[in-house]
Amino acid sequence: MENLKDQLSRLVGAALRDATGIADSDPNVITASRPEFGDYQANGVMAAAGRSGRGPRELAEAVVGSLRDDAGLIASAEVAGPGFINLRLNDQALMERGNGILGDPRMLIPPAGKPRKIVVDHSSPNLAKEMHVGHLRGTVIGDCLSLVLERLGHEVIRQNHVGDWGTQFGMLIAHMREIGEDSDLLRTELEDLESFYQAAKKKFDADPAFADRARLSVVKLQGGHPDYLAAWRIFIDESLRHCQDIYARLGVGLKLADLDAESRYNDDLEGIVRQLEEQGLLRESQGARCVFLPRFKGKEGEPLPVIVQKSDGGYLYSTTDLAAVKLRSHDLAADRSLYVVDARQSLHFQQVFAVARAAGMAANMSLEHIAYGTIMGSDGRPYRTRSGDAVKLADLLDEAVSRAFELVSVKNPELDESERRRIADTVGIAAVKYADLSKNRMSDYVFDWSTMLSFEGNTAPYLLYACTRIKSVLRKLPNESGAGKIKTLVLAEERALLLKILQLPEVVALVARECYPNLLCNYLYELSGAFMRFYESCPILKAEAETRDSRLGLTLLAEQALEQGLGLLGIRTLERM
RNA sequence: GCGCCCGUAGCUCAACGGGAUAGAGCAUCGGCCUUCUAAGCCGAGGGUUGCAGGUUCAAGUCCUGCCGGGCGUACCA
Repeated sequence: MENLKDQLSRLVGAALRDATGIADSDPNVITASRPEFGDYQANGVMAAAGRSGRGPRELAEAVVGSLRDDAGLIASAEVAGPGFINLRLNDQALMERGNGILGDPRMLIPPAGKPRKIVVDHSSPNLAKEMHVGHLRGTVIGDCLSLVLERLGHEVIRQNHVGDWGTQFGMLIAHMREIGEDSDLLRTELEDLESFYQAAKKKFDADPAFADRARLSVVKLQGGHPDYLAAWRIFIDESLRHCQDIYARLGVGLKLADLDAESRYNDDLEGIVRQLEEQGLLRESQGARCVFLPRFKGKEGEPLPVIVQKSDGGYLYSTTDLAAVKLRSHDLAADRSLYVVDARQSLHFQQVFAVARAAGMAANMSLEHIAYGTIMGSDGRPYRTRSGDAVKLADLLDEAVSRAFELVSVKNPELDESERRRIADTVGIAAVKYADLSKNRMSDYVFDWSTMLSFEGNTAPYLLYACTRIKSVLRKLPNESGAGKIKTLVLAEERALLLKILQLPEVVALVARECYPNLLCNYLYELSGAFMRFYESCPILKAEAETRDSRLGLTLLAEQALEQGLGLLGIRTLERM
């Protein structure tokens, strides 16, 4: 089913074309900026007036006059201000739409027209170290986008492009070999990847002989020496266990099967360079093999290369990323490839995408860098703890869950401990995810424990609380009364809630297109607010039978919208909290 | 130097590719629990959207120039 905004755009658009004769005039329908203007407003008349040489108000009147609305969706269309058309929807049509969805909740978010195959590259931690708060954004944004695209019927291929092949693994392997690869000591040491890395780094910086062994280890590893590969494997497996543990706690859908490790491309890199050479794109400069593209300029305006092979013969992440582009385009046959990666890598991706296009590596695939801003400390610098290390993601989650546990224990002491633990787990994790997802992904944001772990206002607990209120009502429902159809919208809060619910598919479509999860968060917060106001002002169970059944229908629909919407954020709902 | 991103209430953030009177939360102040969970609801105060121009019916949003911040800018990822 067409969503409300699309349907209105189509209707007003047709009328606008009739009135102006201009084929591509955009009605520019948006949700009303103020409730007194109605439900939606069409802003496109004023722009069209300029193009057709007519007065905007007069044209708006003409558009309203030629509006054909056979389905009876529009209750009123009024010209206002300089040439806005304010649209109010018909209550009956809204209720019919709502009742239709009650019969088939999947229709709340209908599938997109054309299913596509879409790669979503996200999370991509460096396996040399433990995941820290900086990895949260890419992980949860990518997860949300994957869920949204899947929900719309697209085939999503998640790719976790973990860093498992860089020079730092030489250092780690050298350190492992000194501890003893089979020793129990190593096993315990590896339990804290972060301190293991720090220890190796310390030796690397302090001991030149160790540094040499580390460098040699990289060469051995990448050359395929079995002992070094075995040591590497032990470390990688341990690190991956840690990542999967974090994903499981976060409720993020990334699986081991989604791994797209850098090491996977080791054998393809030579071929990538050869291909570029055969295509005449390669040039040697200062001993390195590079692709020069005119749009990229360096410090003094001199040409800036994309280096694909270092002067020592080694390959770089550009080369790996090109190999990945090729795989995604040719082998996976994706239509769209999204890279959910830190904005600081914009230039890198511009370069990789440009080289890939020049080399015809992604002929039928769009390449999109879904950039996100940096997490900053209160000092305005990228986030670090006092000791200079980033906060571990695991520690943030622990803290969130423990604060949630304290709170639920105060709010609901009568629940037994295991249930409070379960609630705390959901609430704490959801709060952290939502704190990140609800911000515009492009802006840098200041990491702050109290914002991150806030449980009031525009937070996940607010949304979850709305759900528990719904579920509590439904639990108390007498057996004989079933889910009623929505029959009346007497109070403004009822109508506002229904309209808000029916707007979910518009938002989901927008998120799929623009890749901004915060739009979905904003919407769900407004939806929850609409439900809270409905709940506070409209008695449900205590209402007289017909009203009660109608409000129950509305409540069920709200439950669906909240549950499905939260599901797209990767947040599970709760029965009570 | 050049490039990208950003500057909105005391703080943290919104504002649906230019729309009408810039909205929330936190914090502050005041009201609402013998009625479906008060992690809630209602209300108050708080703004020259960094500054200055420009474009047009309309600018937080687009253009230009400043000021301030972050990041990037040839062999790390």
